Amino acid sequence: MAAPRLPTAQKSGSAAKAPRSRIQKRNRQIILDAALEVFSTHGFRGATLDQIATQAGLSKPNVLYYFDSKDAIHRDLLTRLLDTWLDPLRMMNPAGDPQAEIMAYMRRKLELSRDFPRESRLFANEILQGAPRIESFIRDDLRPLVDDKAQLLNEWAKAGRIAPIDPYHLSISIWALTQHYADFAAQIAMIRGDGHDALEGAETFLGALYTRLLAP
Amino acid sequence: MAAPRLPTAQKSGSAAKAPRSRIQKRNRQIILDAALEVFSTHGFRGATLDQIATQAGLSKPNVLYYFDSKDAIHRDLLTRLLDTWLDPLRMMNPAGDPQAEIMAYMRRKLELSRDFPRESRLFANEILQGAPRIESFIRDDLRPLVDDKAQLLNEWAKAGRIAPIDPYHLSISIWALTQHYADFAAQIAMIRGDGHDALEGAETFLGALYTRLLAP
DNA sequence: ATCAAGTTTGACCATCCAGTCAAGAAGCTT
DNA sequence: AAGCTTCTTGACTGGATGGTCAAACTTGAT
Repeated sequence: MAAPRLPTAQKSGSAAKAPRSRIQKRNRQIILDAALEVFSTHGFRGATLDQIATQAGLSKPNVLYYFDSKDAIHRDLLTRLLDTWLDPLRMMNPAGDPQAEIMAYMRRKLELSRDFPRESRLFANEILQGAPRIESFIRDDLRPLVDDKAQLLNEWAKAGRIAPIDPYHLSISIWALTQHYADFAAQIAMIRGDGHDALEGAETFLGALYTRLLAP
Repeated sequence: MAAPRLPTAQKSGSAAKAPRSRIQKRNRQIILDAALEVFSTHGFRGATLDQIATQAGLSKPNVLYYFDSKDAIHRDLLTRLLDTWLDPLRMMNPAGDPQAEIMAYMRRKLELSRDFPRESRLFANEILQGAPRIESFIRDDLRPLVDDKAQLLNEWAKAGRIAPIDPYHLSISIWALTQHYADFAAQIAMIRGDGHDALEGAETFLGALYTRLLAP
């Protein structure tokens, strides 16, 4: 029940109301939590303010007292999410050991899937819809970062420190595999039996997979 | 523009209206095509009959002349999809060469992502929502098939013909990687530059990945 | 050409939904 | 306790949405 929470990521530029009182802080958090639950399973259009209000244990007008609109709640959630989503890739260290760095990146992404599955599904929903709200994030933030790390991977490959593989597909494969455990958790749970955790054995498997793939 | 179409998959049990006239056949197909487009990007609740009607170039009442309800259209699409979705796994041949069979399975899944990306996103949307409409399919059809093939993979591993890996995670990895190219196409396109096809180089990469993973 | 069956649609309805508002309840400060 | 601010909500509105219906239009067989 006690889901971990993303850091608040107070963006200086955005017009976020700073929570003044204790009640403000508490209720805004409750609403974001409820909204995350609803948006991540039904998508933006499929979610209703009534659902969010009910989930939050508040009345609908009360929800709109804390946020200007349904859209504002959604934007807030996305803003917090996106920053966190880049961290694992940012942390990849050019000076480190190539294989260890890539494995650590994979492991950090898997941790995000484990700890923030709802955020992962929120992101997935957004991309499925054609990424209309986060296009600028992908072009302006994610892409340059990926390009940068792709260059790094190419250098590592050229130096013979990892196998010569397409760095973009390598990144994509890590996103695909780690996200899948969160986004398709419902399917995995039904197939592996309800007693099992979807992520059981995932790290071992992915460890073996990338060890074999990266070996020069 | 000429998107390939799934086989009609006339389920004997379901209460599907058999198209009588040429017009019936044509318009039902147009509607399904339009609905696939809309449902796959917005999800069930996010899609509207007006959107579907506009996309189909028909009036809303006319759409409802061919299908009983929004739900009926959605059910019809899912039914056609699910049957096709199992085929690649069904085709895995116990008598064949293990590595070749698994590679062929991966390649067939990748072809589905290439040829039916909208169907892939429809499926993804369904799972994201917790798979409420296809739970019985997963439990009664997919799961037994996966269990069966998992046993086969275990036998192959025990015989030393492939590396000893968890067969469930192997299957999950193939689903994750192939689906991702369809479901996250928007993101991939933005990162790889709009000139590139999302699937460019995917087969080569996945070929290398599974060759290295499976080698005994 | 005629007629019955199949097809199409404008007008309509009930419900849902995001968002408003004014008035009341609860906190906070003195 | 008074008085001010913050919080909460019942009642409401305008527009969207799934679905209906009867009347009109096509189509095809004779």
